[in-house]
Amino acid sequence: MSAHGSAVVLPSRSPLPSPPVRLLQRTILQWYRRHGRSLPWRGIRDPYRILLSEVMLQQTQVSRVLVKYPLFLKRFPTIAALARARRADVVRTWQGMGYNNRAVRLHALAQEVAARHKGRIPGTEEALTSLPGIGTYTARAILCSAFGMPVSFVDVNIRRLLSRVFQKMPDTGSMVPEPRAREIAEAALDRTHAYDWNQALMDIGATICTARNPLCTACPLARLCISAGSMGAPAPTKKKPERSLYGIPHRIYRGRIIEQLRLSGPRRALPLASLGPKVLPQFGPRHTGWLERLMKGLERDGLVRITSRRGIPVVRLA
DNA sequence: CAACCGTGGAG
DNA sequence: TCTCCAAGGTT
Repeated sequence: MSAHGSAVVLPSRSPLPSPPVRLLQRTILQWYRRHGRSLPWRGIRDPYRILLSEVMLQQTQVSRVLVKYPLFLKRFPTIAALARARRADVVRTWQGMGYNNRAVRLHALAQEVAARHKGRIPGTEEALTSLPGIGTYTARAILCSAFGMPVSFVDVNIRRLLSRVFQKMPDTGSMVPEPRAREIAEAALDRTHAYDWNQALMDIGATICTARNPLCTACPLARLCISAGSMGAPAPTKKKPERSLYGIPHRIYRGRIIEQLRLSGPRRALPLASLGPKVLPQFGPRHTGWLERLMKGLERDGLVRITSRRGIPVVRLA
């Protein structure tokens, strides 16, 4: 490739005014050695523990995972133990993590690994992404962390950081398109220190190159970054209204239902009708259809089971 | 592919 | 109080 100090050659039509890659790599790895975070899933190779951390970290802050990760592992120490467990127990243990479908998929994943992979988490991107709850990002992160492969991957932290470093961003919120981010990540990857490199990018993205108020003054990349200090105000960010009832998104009600079922004892079924008021304060007869539909959705997702006791519908965690 | 899927801390 | 956002994945 190029000698020290030359510009990066990124696979794109027009070469970007990019910082020299080697210098960037050295700077980042140096910073990582001093300031990299020490996390329970760092410096280990156990594929189950790596996979669990990655799934937990999907759209979820590190601070929250730090609390649940050890508890979950204590309850389900191995992927075999997880596969054997009742789904309801997995969902209960997932309490506080959000996106409860992840718990369902994680449980299904464990059973699939037991059934189709002899209990071993597979080590190829294709096999991994074919597992429930594992997408491109998670698969590649696992390949890098658990199997020591020199692969690049892009999460929101890495995408934001690379966007700012390699592209002049009009505002703090904007980022390069996902496909472009993958190109840049692949071109910038330090293949001889892939693990540290990727972890470092995420650490800087999460603690310095943050979404709202990037701490450019404390950033080791300030001198190399195209956007350093010169990012406009936060974008206008107009979000589309979410499907909701009384201003509250449906998924929040779903969460409330699951929470109620968690609180009820193990194997305990609750009358469907009793859930209404617990989930919607002003619950009335005209909301029964709404509640019914909500419950059907949860049942489709494998989170709850709806049965009938003495003619009245009852619900429990699946 | 746009919409859906939780939860709670931070600003 | 209210909005934003977080190691994404699935349909």
